[in-house]
Amino acid sequence: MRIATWNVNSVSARLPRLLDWLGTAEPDVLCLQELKCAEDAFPSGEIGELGYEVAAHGTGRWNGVAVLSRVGLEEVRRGLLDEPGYLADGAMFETKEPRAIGATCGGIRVWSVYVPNGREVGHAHYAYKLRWLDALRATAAAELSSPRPFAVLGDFNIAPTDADVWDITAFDGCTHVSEQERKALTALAETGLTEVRPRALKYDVAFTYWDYRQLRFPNNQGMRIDLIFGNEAFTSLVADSYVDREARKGKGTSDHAPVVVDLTAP
DNA sequence: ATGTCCGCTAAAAGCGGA
Repeated sequence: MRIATWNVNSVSARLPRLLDWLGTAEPDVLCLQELKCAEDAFPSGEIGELGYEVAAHGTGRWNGVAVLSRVGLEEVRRGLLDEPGYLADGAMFETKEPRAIGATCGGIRVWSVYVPNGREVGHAHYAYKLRWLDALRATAAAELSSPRPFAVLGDFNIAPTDADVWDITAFDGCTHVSEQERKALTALAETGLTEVRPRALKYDVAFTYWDYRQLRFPNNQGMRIDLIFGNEAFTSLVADSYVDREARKGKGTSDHAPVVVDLTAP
């Protein structure tokens, strides 16, 4: 079974590339992030023609996540357990955002997640990011009582190690590499999850994101922030994993590349 | 070589967000 995750940066803008990639990579399950469209505006017709069922969680302009599956789509759950919203400075209420959706596909439990960016260390959005990650940890912990294969896939907006950014000296004091963010990843892993590390198809590090600006992709100045964490029942099935950097080439691309994981049949 | 791109708006140029 082939499972993948991809931050598409607008499913509408990316639809031609997405349909093309589905046709060539042929994932059985695809977790999407940054839909930037409402649930009822999701292009499930075109995607359905390729044999995929769709569960989407989106509200419009920002965020939005989905699971596509051609091996069944059950037990869909939108949002985390006790998921926090974003409490902006001076705001009276939190705003909930569509950043997580869970589903069971062919016996595998998957979560597609889009972790808050954080903006700057110390920003209200950074506090939100850490609270949100704790809710993700609690949600994973609650579901891990089941022995079935389980994985969290998505855009974590965190580089697990200094080697996962193109130049750590360019990230001094920045989000994505801070100790608190990395501790949140460790806490998530301590629920019983191990990171699946993809192969790089070119260069040494399997970056998954390159900013559109400043020729970051041609210069391979990227970050590895799209991650996959699985329990033992999941990771023991892993036959291969890689980042499809070809999908980042050319016109009309996302700023992220898909991460693919191939499982042997359970 | 893509020297950003996306979606939204008391809208068609400027803005927030990434």
